[in-house]
Amino acid sequence: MTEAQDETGVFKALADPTRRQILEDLRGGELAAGEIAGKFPISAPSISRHLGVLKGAGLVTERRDGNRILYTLAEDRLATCIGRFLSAVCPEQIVLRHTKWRPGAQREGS
Amino acid sequence: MTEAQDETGVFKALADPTRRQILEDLRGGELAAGEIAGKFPISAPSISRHLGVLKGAGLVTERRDGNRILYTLAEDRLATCIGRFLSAVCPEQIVLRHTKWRPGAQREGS
DNA sequence: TAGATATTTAGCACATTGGCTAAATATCTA
DNA sequence: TAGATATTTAGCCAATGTGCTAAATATCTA
Repeated sequence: MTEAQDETGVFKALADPTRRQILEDLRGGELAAGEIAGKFPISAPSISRHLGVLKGAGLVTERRDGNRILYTLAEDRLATCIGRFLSAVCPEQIVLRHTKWRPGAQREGS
Repeated sequence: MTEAQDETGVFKALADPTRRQILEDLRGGELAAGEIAGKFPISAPSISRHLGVLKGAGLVTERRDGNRILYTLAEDRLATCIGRFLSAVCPEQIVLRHTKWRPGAQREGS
């Protein structure tokens, strides 16, 4: 998949207000699908599909915990993708990233 | 219109790769509709509609110059909107804005 | 004014999106 | 194993998005 299509997946995911709100809700840490669904007036299957779109765009990751499936925000992915676009269009605007240091973390290649 | 809907208009506009490319093309300064259309393999009416979407989202402005209609990128609008969302979701990522000083420019209120 | 050029508007076709309900799948618990 | 709980998958439907061509509008030029 080309980088442009990749970016399109992210921006399409961000085009829906429910999905943007899910990302904001995940800011506080991982949440189960049901916990997320409980915050919205739409059905659980619809939320499940929104989560699938976010996962497909790489904006969240999931892990199973017994009964439940927990979703986590992929901050790096979001900031990298938006930052790349913003610097391509508005070089005057710079996304400054306060990345946390993690032991053993490698710097990304190009 | 609420702020959320306002933001939705911007992200919906950014969801299409042709529209994102138009914004990048406008980075160098204003362009006529026909000049923009000449860069893409799709018809002039289709480009015209894309320009209408971008204008509706506030991401470009237009002015008539004789025969032609010239479009200009609204950098502030783009950076402000994306920056607001990014800081709502990833507070660790900050959009730094090198705004140009303009005589008589007022700082925005809240 | 007539015609050429630039652009938008109107209307059609087709694919995608986003909601729903019902059913399937996975896991836990008695 | 049977049933309860959590979640996803499948399939339907109405609305939206995006391409096209034809026609309308605006401006320039002869």
